[in-house]
Amino acid sequence: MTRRTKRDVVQEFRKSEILSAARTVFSRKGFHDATIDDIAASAGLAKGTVYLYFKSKQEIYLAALRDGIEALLRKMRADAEGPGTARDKLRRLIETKMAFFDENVDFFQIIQSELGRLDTTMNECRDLYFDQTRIIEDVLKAGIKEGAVRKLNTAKAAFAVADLTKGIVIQRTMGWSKTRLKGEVDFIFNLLWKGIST
Amino acid sequence: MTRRTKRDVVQEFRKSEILSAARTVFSRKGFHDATIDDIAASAGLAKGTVYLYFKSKQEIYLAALRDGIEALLRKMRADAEGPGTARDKLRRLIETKMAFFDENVDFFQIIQSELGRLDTTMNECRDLYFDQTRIIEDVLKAGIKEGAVRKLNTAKAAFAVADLTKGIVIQRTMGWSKTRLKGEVDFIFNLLWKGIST
Amino acid sequence: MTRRTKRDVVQEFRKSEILSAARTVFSRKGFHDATIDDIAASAGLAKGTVYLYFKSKQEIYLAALRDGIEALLRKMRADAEGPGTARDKLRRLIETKMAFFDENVDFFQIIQSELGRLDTTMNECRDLYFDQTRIIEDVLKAGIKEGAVRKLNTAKAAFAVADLTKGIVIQRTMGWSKTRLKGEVDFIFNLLWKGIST
Amino acid sequence: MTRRTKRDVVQEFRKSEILSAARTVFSRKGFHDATIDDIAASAGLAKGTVYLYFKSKQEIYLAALRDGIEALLRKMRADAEGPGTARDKLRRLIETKMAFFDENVDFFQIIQSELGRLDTTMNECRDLYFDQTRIIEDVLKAGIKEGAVRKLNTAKAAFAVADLTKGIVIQRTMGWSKTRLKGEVDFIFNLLWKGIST
DNA sequence: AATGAATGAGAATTCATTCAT
DNA sequence: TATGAATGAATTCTCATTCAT
Repeated sequence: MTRRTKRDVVQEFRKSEILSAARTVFSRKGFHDATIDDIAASAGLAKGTVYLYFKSKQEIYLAALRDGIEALLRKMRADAEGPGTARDKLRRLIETKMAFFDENVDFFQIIQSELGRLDTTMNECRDLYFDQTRIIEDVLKAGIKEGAVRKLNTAKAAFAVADLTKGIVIQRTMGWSKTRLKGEVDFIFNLLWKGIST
Repeated sequence: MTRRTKRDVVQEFRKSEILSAARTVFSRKGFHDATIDDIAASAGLAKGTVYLYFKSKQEIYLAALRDGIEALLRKMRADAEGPGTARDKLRRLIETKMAFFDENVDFFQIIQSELGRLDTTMNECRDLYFDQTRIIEDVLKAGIKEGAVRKLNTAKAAFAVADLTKGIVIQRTMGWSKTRLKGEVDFIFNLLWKGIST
Repeated sequence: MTRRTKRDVVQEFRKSEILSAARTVFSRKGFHDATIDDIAASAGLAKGTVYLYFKSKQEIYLAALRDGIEALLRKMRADAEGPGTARDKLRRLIETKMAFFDENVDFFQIIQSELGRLDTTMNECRDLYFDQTRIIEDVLKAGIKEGAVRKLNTAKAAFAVADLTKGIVIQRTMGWSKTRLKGEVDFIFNLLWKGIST
Repeated sequence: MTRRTKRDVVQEFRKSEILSAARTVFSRKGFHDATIDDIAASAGLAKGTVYLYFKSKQEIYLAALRDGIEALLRKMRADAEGPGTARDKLRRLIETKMAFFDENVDFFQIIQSELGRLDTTMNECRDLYFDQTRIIEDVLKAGIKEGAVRKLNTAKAAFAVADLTKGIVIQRTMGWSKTRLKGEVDFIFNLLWKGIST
């Protein structure tokens, strides 16, 4: 078993500090307009220091993305594996995703602005993105077994769920919609459930 | 009435040629990685010439966006004002948008990658984006009057329609879904209509 | 036949201007301490302009080297193919080489300082270096046929000629020896000829 | 008489360890591409520790050079002061120098690549370099007294000896000549002796 | 003494923009 | 109008050196 030395802990801490700063800067300026200097300053460090923890701007970017996506996936998996009917789970998934982005607006902006240009280095992120729809799909399949969901193309339906949720997130992120989260979830879930239930 | 001189016509023509080239290049490389040289070469012009028609790279970019959005809006308005029930119109709107992006993949990529970071200069584009949902909303309102659509928050529902459509477009743009367009439209419209009809 | 347009001529001219400046700077500071800014300034250009003519610092460096070596080789070949006995030719080769470096001190410094680290990109330069000794060797072989030169390992002897000449060049380059060129040539040729003649 | 405290001894030892590591690294990468980290790692120390023993990278470099040159000079002086005729001594000097560099290839590479650019800080190294030719010159003068060497400019001749030897060393260092050391010495000494003997 | 984290000056390279032809 | 050579600001990344522990 590898014991984490004090140094490891500090390293880890610095890294997460930098990533946090990076997330803020990237979300505000996008990948290209964000400079390492921006990130360093935002983290209260000198430029060179950032390079002690990350090999390149790309690496910081990817790490920031990966971190966020993984955190979201963890939460969604917990929802899907939790108790309740498929209906309950579906609702919870939507809630979770929205709440997550409500609290991580900057992270969402990053995802949003770069999904369009997933070059090779970004592939792992795309995979993680797909994982998300797969979680939803599994819940839908369970719903069909339960008889609560009508027989439909679960893959397509899963995307629909993800897209609708994302749409709301965009509106909230952009500040176009300020209503309570619960109202949004109600509306969208209602629409969806009518659309997919038996 | 201002008569368009021959010069104006030529100007207009050159501009649209450059924009067309720009759209291709921007969609392939994104705003930052696209160089003026790329665009000029793609338009068969010298770098300096581009600056005779546009003040800056930004301006080209915005013009390219505006152009595309306006073309889409024109088509969607035509749909909304055409004949048929709200149901027919809604279906047609979805079809139109998907077909449009199917034929203008590059343009979609541009929108997609930059909508997340609408700084002040981009505001006019956001407005155009909103227009789109307003068109949908009007159709939904008509549907309610017809009694075909249940009473619901039409603004939110309009966004839902737009988001679902966009989701499909993304999948197609990324090459994740290769099926015939009609199948996609059927699926999504079906889901939606079940969700919003009385 | 490719006709050189005026543009080609200008291009060629600029390139040679930059190379000339580069040679001066490189010889004074060495590859690493020379900055592109130095070279540009020395050529009376802006930094960016240099990059219109050369892809990288490396490329400038290699071009400067190649240029010089080729010029020297051309002169030496002319000597070797000129009239006279092997003895005459050998003397002339030495004279030529020394005179060449007397006039191209900076170039010599470059060669001198980098022969030690011929990485892959430098290989062509090494080849050119070898060509030089081969020219000498051919003259020596002719000398043996004439009966003027004793039978010896011509390859090794050629290197000896080259090394002795280079040694003198170093002394002159460093300013350690200020005497007339002719005296140096006399001394060294005398020594050599005694060493290799029958 | 200053007594060397134990501390002094340790200091001296560490310094020489670092210099040894430095020599290896410098010869492999050259002055600029060698990093203090490289040297420290190669010496099994932390970067900061190196600075306890040397003020700067420059200083390490110079010390490494000086060390090597002094070692060579010591050996050559021993040769010159040893028994035998001038002829014997001259041969031995050549042998010694070649053997020394055969065993210290890395050190030779350093000298080779930097002698071309002796700026002020390097001056002391140049002096050491000159000492070498002076040793040879003294032997030549003795040879003249013995009547074995013809009357000639001993300074120039000494440089010739040094240059020829260096030439061979280069070829061996570069791996262009793999034959036994003795053969090389024979050839060059033979040539030289014919050139300078009465 | 020893460490290695932090610093920031410095260098290569790119490219939007200008301007003389 | 059209051109494309010239410019130089801006950016990423490296590494010698310092300094708190």
